[in-house]
Amino acid sequence: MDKNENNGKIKFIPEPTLRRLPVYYQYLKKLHNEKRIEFISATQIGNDLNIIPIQVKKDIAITEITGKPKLGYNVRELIKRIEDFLGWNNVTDAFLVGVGNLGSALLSYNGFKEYGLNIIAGFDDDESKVGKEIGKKMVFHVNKLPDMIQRMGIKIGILTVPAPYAQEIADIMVKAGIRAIWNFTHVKLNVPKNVIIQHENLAASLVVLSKKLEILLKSDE
Amino acid sequence: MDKNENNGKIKFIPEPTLRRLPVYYQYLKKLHNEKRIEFISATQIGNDLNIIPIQVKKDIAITEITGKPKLGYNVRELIKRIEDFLGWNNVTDAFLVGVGNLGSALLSYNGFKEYGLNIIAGFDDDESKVGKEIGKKMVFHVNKLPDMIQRMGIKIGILTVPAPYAQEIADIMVKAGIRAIWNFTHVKLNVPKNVIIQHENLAASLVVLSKKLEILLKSDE
DNA sequence: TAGATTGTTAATCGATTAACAATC
DNA sequence: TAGATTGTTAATCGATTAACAATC
Repeated sequence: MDKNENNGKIKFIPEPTLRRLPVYYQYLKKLHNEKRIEFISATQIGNDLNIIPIQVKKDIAITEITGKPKLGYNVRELIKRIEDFLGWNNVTDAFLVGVGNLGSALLSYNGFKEYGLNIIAGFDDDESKVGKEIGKKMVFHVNKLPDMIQRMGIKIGILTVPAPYAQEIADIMVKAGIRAIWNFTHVKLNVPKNVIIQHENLAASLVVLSKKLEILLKSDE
Repeated sequence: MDKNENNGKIKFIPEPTLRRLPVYYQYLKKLHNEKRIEFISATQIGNDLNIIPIQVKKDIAITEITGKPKLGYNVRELIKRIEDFLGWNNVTDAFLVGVGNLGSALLSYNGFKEYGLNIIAGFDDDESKVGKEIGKKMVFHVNKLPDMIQRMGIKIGILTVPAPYAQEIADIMVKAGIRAIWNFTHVKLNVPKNVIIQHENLAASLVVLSKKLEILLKSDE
C-alpha cells in the first residue's frame, strides 16, 4: 500500500502544509549540496526559514518520517520523503497554450521537472511561432491541440493565452480530456466539476503586497 | 479620517478576504461593462463565482458599503468602494530587475496599472537589452539601479533575475530604499524585518494542483 | 403583505500554537 | 546524567459558515 493512502483513500492534507513542503524541500536541497550536513532539526529549519519550529514539525510529520530526538531528521531521507509524498519521482506531462512572453518563460524554465511536471510542448495560433523550438520544446499550431491531448493522454494544461481566448481554449482542453488547468490569465474559467482549475492570480498577490506595504509605511511615521 | 482607519491605525484585514476582493472586482467590472446591471446581490455574485454568498457578504462588508435589502449592492458604487479600499486610485511606481522572458512578460503587461502598480522601468546587466524598450518601458543597466531607486523614491521592486543573482539584487534594492519586493525567483531572500517579501512560489501552486489532480484521478476509478 | 436580501451576532471548523511525556 | 528534540495530544485562534432580526 502506498504511503499516503488508507484503503486506497488519500489522506487529506491542509493546503498551507502542501504549499510549505516545497519550501522545506528547496531549503534542504541547498543544505545538502552546500554543507553536507547529515541531520537537521525542526528548530533549525524554522530558524532559517522564519517558520515556528512546531509548525515545521507538524508539516514534516505528514511524510511519516521518523526523526531522532536530540538530532533531528536525516537530511537525505527527509528530501526523499518529501519527493515521495509529493509524487515528484514520476513526472507528469503537460501542454502549454499561448507562447507569448509568459508562455515562453514557462516553456524555457526547466525547473518544473524537479517538481514532477514536464511541459512537453507549446501551442499557439501565430504561424511565425509554429514549428520553432522554445527551451527545447516544439511549438505546434493550436489546431493540433485536441488531437494531441487525446492521443498522448495529457491531463494537465497550462493556459497563458490573452484573456479573450482563455475560455475558448479551456473548453477545447476539457473536451479533449484535460483534467487540470493551470490558469495564468485573469479570466474566471467555467469548467465541469471534474476539472481542476489552479488560478495563478497575480492581482491577488499584488493586493496583499500593497496592503502590507501600506501598513509598513504607515508604521514608519 | 480615511475609510479604513481608526485613529490612524489600519484595520486588520484577513488575507483570504484581501485575495478575493480583486476577484469580485474583475467580475463586477465585466458585469458593468457587458450587461449594465445596476444592482447585484451577494447571492448572485456567489453563484457566478462559486463562492458561498455569506462569504461574499462578509468580504464586501469590509468596504463598508451599504446594500439595499431585496436588491443588493449598487454595482457602480461597489466597484468604486473596492478601488478605494485597495488604494487603486493612486498608483504606486515600481522597478523590475531581470528582463528575461518572465521579466518581459511583466513589463509588457499593462494590466497592473489597474491594480495600482506602475512598473516604470526594467533593469538588466545584458548590454544587448540595455537602452531598448519593452512594453514602452525603458531598460537600464542594473548598475543604475541604486541611484535611480534613491532619486525617485521607489518603494516596490520586482525581482525576475536568475536564482544566483536574487539575493545580491535584493540587497542592492534594500540598501537603496526599497521596502517591498515581489519575488518571482525560487530563492528564499534574507532581508531586514522592515522590508516585505511577497514570494510568488510556482512550485507551491504546482504542488497543490498535482495533489488535487491525484485525488481527482483516483476518484475516477 | 410576502419574500428576498442585508447586516450582524453566534456557532462551527480547521489550522496554528502550546504543552509535555518519551527518547536518544 | 542533563538537555535538546521528537511525537502526540490538547488549547487557542481566526476564518468560515450558520442563524436570524431588520428592512425594502
